[in-house]
Formats: sequence, structure tokens, C-alpha cells
Amino acid sequence: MPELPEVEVVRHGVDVHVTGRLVRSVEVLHPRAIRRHLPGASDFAGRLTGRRVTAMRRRGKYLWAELSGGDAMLAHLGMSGQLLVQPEGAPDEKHLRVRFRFDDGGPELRFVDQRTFGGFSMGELVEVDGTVLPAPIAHIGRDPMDPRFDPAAAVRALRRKRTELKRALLDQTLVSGIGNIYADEALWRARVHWAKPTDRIGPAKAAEVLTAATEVMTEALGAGGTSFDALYVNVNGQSGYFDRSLAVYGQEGRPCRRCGRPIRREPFMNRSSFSCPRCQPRPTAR
DNA sequence: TTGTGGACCTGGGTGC
DNA sequence: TGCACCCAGGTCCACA
Repeated sequence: MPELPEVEVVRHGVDVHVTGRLVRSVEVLHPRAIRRHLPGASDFAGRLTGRRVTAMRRRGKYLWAELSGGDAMLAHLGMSGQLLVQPEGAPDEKHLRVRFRFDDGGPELRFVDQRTFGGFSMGELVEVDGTVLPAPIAHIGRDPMDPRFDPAAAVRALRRKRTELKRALLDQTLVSGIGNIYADEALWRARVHWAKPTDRIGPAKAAEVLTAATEVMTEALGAGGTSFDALYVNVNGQSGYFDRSLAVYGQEGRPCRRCGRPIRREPFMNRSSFSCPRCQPRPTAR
């Protein structure tokens, strides 16, 4: 599932292959892929055609193409979205949703998305706290790889919440880029249970969790991201290999690398959370 | 105002 | 073999 490291790998790939090129045509093959662009498919295609991509940017799990003329095409990969660079005429992928062709006749950009949670929209660029980004994501917090990320402010924001720690970590308005996988990995590294109430966490432990999240995502980026199946690949269709380094996520029943206890899996927000019962004891009741 | 829980969505895997 | 069901999870939204 694409979280910050995977999205950054994709952003870099798209940047290399697409920045500087002029869009010749856009083909929307599934309406859900542009459901956040309310004026519809023809408006989306019309606003992109004839525009040049001037840069590829990212914040958290969102990425966007800055366009000649000033606005941007915003993208989110959702759970299974892929941006692939393919030669024109290559066979269509089964779940091809949007195709971008360029005026140089070179490789096209394809959005392939099995579960249709990802998609695109057009957005005006606005300045928020000294950074220019698309208006629809003005509320998204800086991610830990942002040079202007303020760890102390993130710790304060985290501790102000009155919820479970993992839920706060997944709140993209506090700190962006963290998803289910790296939240579990960061919590294991920091030896804290996902259900720990945020208002009962000291500033040092909160900082430790955020540092662990930054470290694990940096390592994952160096490994090309985490791939469990064909749902995450880079723009060339290649998988990352950080899944081999995961300590708890998807490791139910396997021994903890620190203490040997079997990793447990617990339901969390209609999904799963993985942790070590000894290293990450459940918080005591208030 | 803030926190919580469910819906959305598809296809692979599993059990019967 | 075919069918039903479960599961994956990021984001949004209704509700408390």
C-alpha cells in the first residue's frame, strides 16, 4: 500500500520521465479516477491538454504535477494506484483508469488502480505557511521528510489530541505520510502500544515515536518502498523490497526480533494492527 | 468542536 | 467447479 516512501519513489520516477513534457491528450477510462474533480472527465482532460508539466511535488501521500499556467494536477494513489511509464501502443493493463499522452510521441503515463481508491483532481496553487501547494490539500500537515518539518510542533500537536496514538499517527493533518504499515513499525521501534492515549504520552516518548517513523520511512525509501504483492510498483513496474525488513507488520505469529514473543494481530479501525505483546504492552486503564 | 466508526471499492484467497 | 464471504486500508463523512 503506498505510503510516503512508495509515493516518493513514484514521484521521482514520474519527475524523471514527465517533467518538461507537453500533454497531448488525456483519456479517462473510469469515472471514479477523477471523482474528486467535480466538473467531470471532459473538463479534466481539457484543462490538461496543451499544458506543460513543470515539476512533480509531494506532500505526505499526495503528489502533484505543477503545470505551465500556474495550477496543478493533484494525485493520490489510494490503496492500489500505480503510475506507470509505458511505450505508446503497449497493451493496456487490466485496471488502466487514465492515460496521459505527450506531444513528443514518447512514453505515455498510465494510472492503473485495481481498487479505485486513488485518483486525480485539478487545483489552484496556494501558499500555506511559506509553502506552495494545491488548495485541496492545504489542510495536510508537513511530512517528516519535509525540510521545514517541525518535530517539536508535531509532538505538541500529537499530545493535544485525546485519542489513541496510532489513530493520531494516521491523522494526516498532524503529520502526513504515515500509513498502517509504518505506524506499526514505528510503534514497535519506540516500544509503545498503538492504543496508548495520546494525552498520557510524555514529550520524550512522543518524540521517540516520530523519530522512529522518520527512520523507518527513510530506510524504506532507500529500499525502494514496501511491496507485498503487485499492488505497489515504481513507474517501471518494479517492486520495492523493504517488506523483508518489516519487524511486525504482517508478521503475526512470528517471533519478535527483540524478545522472541510471537507477534500479535489485533483489530483496529476495521483493519489490523501488529505489535509485540512483551515490548508493547497494552496500556493500563485510566 | 472533536472523536469515532462505517462506507466506499475490487479482486485474491479461503472454506464449503 | 462455483459460490459466498473475508480481508486489505486511505479518505471522507455522518453521527455522537
